[in-house]
Amino acid sequence: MKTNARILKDRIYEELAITAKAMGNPRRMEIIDLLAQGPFPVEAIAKYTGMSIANTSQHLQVLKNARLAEITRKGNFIYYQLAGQHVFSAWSALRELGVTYNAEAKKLVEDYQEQQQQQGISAEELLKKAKAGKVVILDIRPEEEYQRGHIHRAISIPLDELENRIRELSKKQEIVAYCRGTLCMLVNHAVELLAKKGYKVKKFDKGYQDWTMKGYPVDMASRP
Amino acid sequence: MKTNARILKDRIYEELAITAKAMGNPRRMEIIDLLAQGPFPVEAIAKYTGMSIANTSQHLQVLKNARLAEITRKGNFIYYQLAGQHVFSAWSALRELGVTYNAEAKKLVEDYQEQQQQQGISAEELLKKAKAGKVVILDIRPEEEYQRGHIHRAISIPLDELENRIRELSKKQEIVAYCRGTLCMLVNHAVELLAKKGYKVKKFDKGYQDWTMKGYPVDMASRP
DNA sequence: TATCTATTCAATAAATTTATTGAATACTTG
DNA sequence: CAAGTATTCAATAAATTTATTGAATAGATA
Repeated sequence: MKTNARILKDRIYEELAITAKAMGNPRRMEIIDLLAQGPFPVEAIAKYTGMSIANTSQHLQVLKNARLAEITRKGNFIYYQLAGQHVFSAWSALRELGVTYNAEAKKLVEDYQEQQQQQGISAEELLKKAKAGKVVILDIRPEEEYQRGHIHRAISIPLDELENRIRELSKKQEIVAYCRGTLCMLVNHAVELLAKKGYKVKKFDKGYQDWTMKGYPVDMASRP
Repeated sequence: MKTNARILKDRIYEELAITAKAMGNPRRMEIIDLLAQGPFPVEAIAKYTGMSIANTSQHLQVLKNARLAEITRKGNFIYYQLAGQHVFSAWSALRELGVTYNAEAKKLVEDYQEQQQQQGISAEELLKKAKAGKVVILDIRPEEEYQRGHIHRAISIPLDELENRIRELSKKQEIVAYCRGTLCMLVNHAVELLAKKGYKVKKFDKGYQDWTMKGYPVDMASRP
């Protein structure tokens, strides 16, 4: 026999668990990781994560129902994005926790970085190269994000267009690619693609977040 | 056919999801909520949450394996506690997220508070009453926590001993009970018990965390 | 050492979650 | 309005998670 208070408590914790439950799945973790870089349509998310469209859609429903993600339509596509800064910070906290306490996870992330064999570059190095004018800075976030603000003089080729627009880049010049921030698995994809095709490319893996935090020069939309 | 990078990624996200998954269950949410107030033995957790001992133990194993909780032995008992401050903050972020975005959860928490019909008191009010010496301040956290530091002049009766030691309190004096912090469901239990027995009791529901944050007077162990 | 007791383990059934398939929707664009 | 396409839904089987039961274990106490 349950007391009134117990029933109410059960329901409270059930509701609270919905949020955590929605994050507690490897596929959805990766989706959130991706969405932390900007809005993407279902198809792109499916391709990136290697899941079927239907499966991806179902996972996205879960995130949407838990109020972690929301949608905006654009032409024929539905773009998914994180519901707000709170989501990003909760997810960061969880991720941080995972990497801090879970030695296995930590090692795997390091292995991955190593396997990619990609040279990272610090914000300071990038700033120096940029000032010397010896580098093409490539913003691989969705166009819209780029419009809102980007590293000074960066050019925009969103990741999903990179393959088609790769000829806009020169193989002679050094390229530094960046995306939003954190551990940014996304920029690895861009760098991998470019390196394979013979471009001289490095990644600025700390991303736009770190850049703005340091107060380094950016170009912003006049009316934000 | 999966690429090497995909396999590695899958494993990374699987590891990262373990943490979130461990939190993504109503029962474990409540356990963490309780452990956020201090260390407790299995039996006490089972009683508080209304679960069987075996079931409680299994949930605790999950938390322990996910590195969210750790144990210390004491006599015949095994005390469970949160693994560190990181766990508390990740859990707070999740909880915050749940209450912020989930209207249903928000309403339920408010309902619960209301149903309890307990008068809350602010840190400022408590300070004023304490200065006037007209109140008994009751710390219901585990003894150890109390030893480490407590509100100035508070007395210690841990929740699990309250029923047996209730006679140490006077029905004539006003009592204000407190525990660690946040939404602190725990203090509600103490207040409920005392009110039922006819004591003049209120709760300081912001808890010790809020108190110290405001720099109000505390008594601390000389060698912390 | 033997006994006691708090906790864990193991087995199982019920419930939930996940991936897959193929069909159904809903929105755009012509 | 029709055709096209991105996304969602529905049904199902496989996998995982949960609660329950009763037995096993490990550490403390006598």
